[in-house]
Amino acid sequence: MPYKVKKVAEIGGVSVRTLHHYDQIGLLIPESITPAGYRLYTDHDLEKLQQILFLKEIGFNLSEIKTMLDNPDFNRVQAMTAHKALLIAKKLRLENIIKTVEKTIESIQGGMEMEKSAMFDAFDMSAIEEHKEKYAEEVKQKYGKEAVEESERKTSAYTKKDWARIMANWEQIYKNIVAAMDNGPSDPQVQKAVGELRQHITDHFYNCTVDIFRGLGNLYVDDDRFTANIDKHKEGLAIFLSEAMHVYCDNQAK
Amino acid sequence: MPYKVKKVAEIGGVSVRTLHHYDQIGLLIPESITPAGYRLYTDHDLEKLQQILFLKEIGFNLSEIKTMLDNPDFNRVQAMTAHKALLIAKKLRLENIIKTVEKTIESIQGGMEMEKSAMFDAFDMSAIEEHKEKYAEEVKQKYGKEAVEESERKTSAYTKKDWARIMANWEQIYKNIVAAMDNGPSDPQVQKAVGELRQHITDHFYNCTVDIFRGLGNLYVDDDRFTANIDKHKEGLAIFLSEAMHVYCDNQAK
DNA sequence: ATTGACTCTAACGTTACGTCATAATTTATA
DNA sequence: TATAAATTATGACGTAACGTTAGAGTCAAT
Repeated sequence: MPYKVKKVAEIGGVSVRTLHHYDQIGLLIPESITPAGYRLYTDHDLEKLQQILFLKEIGFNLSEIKTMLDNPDFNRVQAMTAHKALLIAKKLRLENIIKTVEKTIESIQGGMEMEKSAMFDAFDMSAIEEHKEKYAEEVKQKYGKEAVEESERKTSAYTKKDWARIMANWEQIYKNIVAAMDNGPSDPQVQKAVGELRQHITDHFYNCTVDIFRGLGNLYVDDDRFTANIDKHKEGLAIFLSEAMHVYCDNQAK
Repeated sequence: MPYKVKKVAEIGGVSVRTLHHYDQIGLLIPESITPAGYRLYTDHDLEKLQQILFLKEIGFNLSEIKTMLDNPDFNRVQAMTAHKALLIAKKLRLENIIKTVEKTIESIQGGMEMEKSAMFDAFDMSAIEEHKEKYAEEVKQKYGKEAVEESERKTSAYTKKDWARIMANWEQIYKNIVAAMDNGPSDPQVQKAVGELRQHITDHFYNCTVDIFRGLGNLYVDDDRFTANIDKHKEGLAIFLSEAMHVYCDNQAK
């Protein structure tokens, strides 16, 4: 009762490609091959696969695993002990990094309080709960559920992917504005994009009222950091955008 | 006072290749280029490099760093918070793995006691302190000194590299024996290699007395795991080696 | 003008597979 | 049984962040 790749892949919870790879590097060579070249695995091969997956799970790389499985002489206790030392070192390093990140967060927040505008704070009062479940799902798959449950209790935020998407949207809005820039700040296309910008901010950060939006428009020309960033998309965009935002806000006020 | 690559590399503690790479992916583009194509960095570039290295240190990848530095709008607090959650998840996963490794060590040791031979135990009573400093040095470079000092207190063992070397030596000895196999177990070349085998074990594992060595020879044919492993080098090597070891021990006893 | 130190680009190597693309084979259906 | 559908095979490129040659041009000093 030999198994073919797909069966083995299902049982082991790995991909067929993985089995091909393990065959290629000589880590798990099927006990026989059909005339047509199909790989046939035995129960013994399955057991070996389990061992491989276990060792991989606890952090050994494939060549280390190969060495261990190829040499029964190999001293597993020593290998495990050495490996454990590495893991502990990694863990301690992570702990230090976490502390650093915490300090960094504090210093950014501290710095922001010293900054001039409440606008910056607004960025941080954003609704971070929204995508929480999605985020949790991702991390759970990567690091196991206990890890996530624990970390859920300690912190929460957007996924990095969420962030990438949000920033990409933002970029797109800017591009749309640049595309219609020659038509002037009052141009319908420009005004539409400006409306989208406000909506984008409302969707992802905080309730962007007309007043706040107007203030943001001022910031785009008053704060060098904003100006420099926006002008990267197009020279003079910051000023143009600021004007367009004022036009927009005036229209909304009516 | 512009700096050329080497200078920047020295100041930043990175390689020239790294700077080339950062230039390539648009992460750190030197402010100017000479007619000959030489990269010229300013003090401002140096500052940016420091930021990059900091963010890298705390675990962001280069594309994330690029996004953060390209967008002053980017909400660093949220990014850091999201990142922190990841780090915590990783840490917890590591802690679980460490526990698993500990359990595995115990179960191996427990299992060994139930095994038939004290010979296996001997493999574990080896002198593990020997290469400690070298090992510590490596890990220290990778994970920082505090981490190592902590882990030093908790465990110690051979480096993985040490292990690879030791196993490679072992393989070589086997090969030498296989090469002279046709001359019979008493052949001087074979006997020389057998002596090296004993020395190798003494050097790296435990004081391999003649009696123990003789017992090991028996094990090579009595224990299937050993037999199968040794025969992988050459069909019949286990039996041959066992005989050769007996010849060797008889000669030593004289 | 030559040497040595420095610089450049180009391109392969690393880890553990994912992801096509193309072709052959086996199994299931009509 | 002929054809379709499922499965399998072998390449070969892509990923992250550079390390490492390799071959060639540039700059400063002798």
